[in-house]
Amino acid sequence: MAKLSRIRTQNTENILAAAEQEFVLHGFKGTSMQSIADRAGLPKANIHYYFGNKEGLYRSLLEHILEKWMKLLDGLTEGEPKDILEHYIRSKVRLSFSEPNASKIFAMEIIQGAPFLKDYLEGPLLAWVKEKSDLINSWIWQKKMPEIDPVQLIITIWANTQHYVDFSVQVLAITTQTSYSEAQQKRIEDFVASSILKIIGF
Amino acid sequence: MAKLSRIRTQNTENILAAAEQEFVLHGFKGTSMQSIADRAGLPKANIHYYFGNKEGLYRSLLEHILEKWMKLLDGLTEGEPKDILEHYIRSKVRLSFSEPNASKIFAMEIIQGAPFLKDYLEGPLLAWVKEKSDLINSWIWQKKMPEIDPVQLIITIWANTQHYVDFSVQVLAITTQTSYSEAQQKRIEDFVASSILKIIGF
DNA sequence: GTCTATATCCGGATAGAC
DNA sequence: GTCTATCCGGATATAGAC
Repeated sequence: MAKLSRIRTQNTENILAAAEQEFVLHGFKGTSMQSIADRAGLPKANIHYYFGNKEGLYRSLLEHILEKWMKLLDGLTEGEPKDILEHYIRSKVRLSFSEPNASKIFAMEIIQGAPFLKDYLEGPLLAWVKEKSDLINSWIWQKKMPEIDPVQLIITIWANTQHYVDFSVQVLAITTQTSYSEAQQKRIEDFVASSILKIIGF
Repeated sequence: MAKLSRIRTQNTENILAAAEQEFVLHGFKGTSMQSIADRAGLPKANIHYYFGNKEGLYRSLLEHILEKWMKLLDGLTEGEPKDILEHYIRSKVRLSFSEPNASKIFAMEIIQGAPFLKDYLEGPLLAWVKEKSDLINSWIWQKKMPEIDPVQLIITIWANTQHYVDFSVQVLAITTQTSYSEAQQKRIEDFVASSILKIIGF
């Protein structure tokens, strides 16, 4: 039982990894179960055995992605406003760079109208934004930071932290590069962090 | 002949409009010629008659979109740096709001690796970026504006001007709205423009 | 649990009548 | 130029042997 479930875990991980690659390249409808199976090195029927159908696989993948995202969203409460915000911004840039496919799949979902993630946006995400907005507003009242619309701030952080990864092909093209070096990633992280701190007025 | 070509123009316009809607919702592979035909109110065969095949239709649509984009890119040469940049930022926000589907299709193309637009990114767009970078650098040398990496600046402008439209579902969800009012669009335009001017240090 | 073979359907494309 | 009917490859999904 323990061994079987380890095989099961291993297989589902492999399938999810393969699915991530394919869904990024071709979108939900454009991706075939066969191509995922080929990439995972398994017969197509096995994927149906594990995930039922294509939608089930895709939903599992999205949940997998959201888990990583939400974990990051939690860890920002302690310390001075400036430090907390800067830490959040830098963490977000680093997470995007370490999980580019996850970031892109999420982005495509949203752009296409969030057919599978509407509930998430209007539920957990909205709740998180409200909570953090209250926190930021309390900092403003306490004169711990300049006045700014908290929701606008959050949107700005998301826009700037995700852009380099989601639109990497465009960014790399206009900087005549083929991939982001470690140094380049650090430079982007610094630029994004300092830009947003300037917007806030720190 | 004149009348026939008017019908032809009318039909191609209808088809492109219908295609834009469908490609936004389902991506290139996920969109069926049948769904486009249904939306345009024509038999499927007519679309093949006008555009040859699915790729031809999609490429025509992309060209259609790029034309609008490039026109905007041209008009920024006259005046003071601050005014020129602010005008560009505001125009870009407005264009995005007026052509949300075009913006989203372009975004999805890039996120998926620009399979159809690689040449555009590495050709005309790169050339434009180089030209504008030189211009911005000359302003900096002349002490007409603070020091900043011109390419980083351009990337920042694109990230912030497009985000509200491309990720509209997310933005609207966390602001508990269903669509952007005129007033809201103006407010976003102001916020984005002032944010970027702050980053530059004007 | 795993894989082969297959049923069923849908999409792109075209032939050919009008 | 327009539309109906059709071909055919490919996709999802499953039945059933192992």
